[in-house]
Amino acid sequence: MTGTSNPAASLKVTTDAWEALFRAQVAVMRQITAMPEFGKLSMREYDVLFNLRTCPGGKSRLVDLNKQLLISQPSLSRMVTRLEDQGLVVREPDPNDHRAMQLSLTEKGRKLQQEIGREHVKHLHNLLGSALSEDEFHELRRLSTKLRDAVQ
Amino acid sequence: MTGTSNPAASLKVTTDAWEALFRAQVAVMRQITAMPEFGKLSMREYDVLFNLRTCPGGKSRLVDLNKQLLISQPSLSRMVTRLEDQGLVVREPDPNDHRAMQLSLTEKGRKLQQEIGREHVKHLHNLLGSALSEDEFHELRRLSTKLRDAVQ
DNA sequence: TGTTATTACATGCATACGCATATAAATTGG
DNA sequence: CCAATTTATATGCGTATGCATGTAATAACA
Repeated sequence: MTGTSNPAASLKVTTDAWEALFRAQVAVMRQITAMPEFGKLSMREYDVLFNLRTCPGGKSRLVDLNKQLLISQPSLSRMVTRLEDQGLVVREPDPNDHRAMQLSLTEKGRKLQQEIGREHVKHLHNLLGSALSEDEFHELRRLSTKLRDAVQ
Repeated sequence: MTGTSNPAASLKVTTDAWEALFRAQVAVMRQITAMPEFGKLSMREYDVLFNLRTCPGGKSRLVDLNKQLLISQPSLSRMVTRLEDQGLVVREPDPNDHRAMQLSLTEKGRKLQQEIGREHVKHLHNLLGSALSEDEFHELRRLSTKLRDAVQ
């Protein structure tokens, strides 16, 4: 009891859990980065296509997309330019807000996302499928989601 | 049952859990990156100092350190050069293997790591402490560690 | 409604990054 | 014990990144 807020968990338990989650993410991500489906497109670029496919209406403003990613807004802006040059994404002015740009996948972008995605989940399943039991995966998902919701 | 390996969990359960863990990591990392303790040193650079403090004997070869990180070996090599220039890290030839370099913290590096670390855990605790119960943090740690061990 | 502040996106610039490769030392195999 | 292979680190080079800032449009508010 120090007089600050009243968190449920001790400092050590909190930070140890975060440390473990972070290290697990690094370990898995190292394997993922080396997978063959990320030869054409980097993981970060794929993540943009993935987010555009799964966002409501298949359209997203640059700022909103940026909230899902770790890269800066200027970096995302330029990445979108590169994805546009490859014919995977289109920028359209937002009719409701003339400052904003609506991003969406082209048909080619959808195809590529689907193609990479199919390989990706297959390889992920090979890599992780037997690491935890089905119940443990459910619990990991629940806890991760709860953690995410708490910080946003 | 397809004839491939015999993973415990279904494809969807596995990938949904990974997706949730990854998104949680992104959300937390976005907050962390904005914290004031990472004004002098980037999160990636701090992670190098942190790893050098916690590794056995306080010394690590570049390749071994690299395994804990997401950046490439050449990037780490140059980052170490920059940290050396700042007087935070030293490179010493490994007496047992003349190809290798032993990395360790200088006194200044230790001090800075400690200083940033103290702020960092405090802010992390503020951010995450009330997100989960103590038991949930323990379980998140256990599952993350199990996942990590399975892929390494 | 006119002024100020805020928001969304783009661009200049310095730098960090990854890939391919070079160098040098250790290991392996005949 | 020598040649071929592998391992550890460093460097050249093109590119992606972040920070600071610019431009334009919306929002706030007096």
